[in-house]
Amino acid sequence: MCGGRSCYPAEMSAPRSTKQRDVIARVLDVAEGPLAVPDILTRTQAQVPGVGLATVYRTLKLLSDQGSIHPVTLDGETLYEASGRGHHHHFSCTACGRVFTLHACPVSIPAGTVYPGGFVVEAHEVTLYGRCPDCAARA
Amino acid sequence: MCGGRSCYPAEMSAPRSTKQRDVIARVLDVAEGPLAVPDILTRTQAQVPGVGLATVYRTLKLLSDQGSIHPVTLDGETLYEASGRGHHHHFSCTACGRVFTLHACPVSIPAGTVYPGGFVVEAHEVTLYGRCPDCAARA
DNA sequence: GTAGGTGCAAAGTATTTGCATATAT
DNA sequence: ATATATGCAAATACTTTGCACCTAC
Repeated sequence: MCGGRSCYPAEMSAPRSTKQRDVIARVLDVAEGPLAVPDILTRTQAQVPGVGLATVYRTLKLLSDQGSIHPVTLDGETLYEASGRGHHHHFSCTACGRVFTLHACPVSIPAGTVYPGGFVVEAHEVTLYGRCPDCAARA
Repeated sequence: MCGGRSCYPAEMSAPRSTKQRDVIARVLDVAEGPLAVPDILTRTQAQVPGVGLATVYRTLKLLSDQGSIHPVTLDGETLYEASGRGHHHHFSCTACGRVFTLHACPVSIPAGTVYPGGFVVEAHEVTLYGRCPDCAARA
């Protein structure tokens, strides 16, 4: 129907699979939480020595457009994480600065809920701040 | 006790009161929600024609250090809002892009609550996404 | 073989800083 | 009078883009 091996909209071809892309995608897949760009670059370079920063940015944009990852902004820092991990939120440790993924959700707001003033809620995002297990134990 | 008109730590003097600072502080005080820097500049220029962008940034930093305002990062954009408005959250309209302050809080997490995994929660931040009253009415 | 991808370096944004002038105290 | 603040322009930091070479298909 579309001529190629998989169907992409007319005049558009499927992105090619390259070592750089595969590694960057996997780095995010196995990450313990959302990662910053320099961190992604470092982890990628461990497996693909010469990768350039531009490729990381280009790939992050590509993966974001595809929907397989998405950016999270936390305290002014832009982090990226793999999508499709289900509904979750983030915990930012005020002691060590690391960000963790939490699958517990402290909020229950069905889509369509109307807030005082007439705000129709479609989605929510929660960030918790405090001490991560390591830092809490160390305190 | 400290020699000056107000007490500041030794070797530090009180910031001076200037037209620029007063106006920038007031702009944030009367704002309907957190504002982006270009927006702050525009609103300030309406009252102090020649203000420079650098002064806006310097003043935002000063006010932040003083604690009278604080930055909020929302979808990669850095916004500033006056502090001391009590516990509140933000609503970001997915249609018009405006950000509003909401005083309703959908979360109840007493400080010290421990989340699964051992995360000790000290604070939380919530952002709701959806249609603002204007856009909901227009839909 | 060819379209698409990569690395490098140059170009854009956003924010910060240096310096001469202006201003609050 | 003098230290501090301002405005402009240069400097920084982060991200995007142009281009010649390389690689997946």
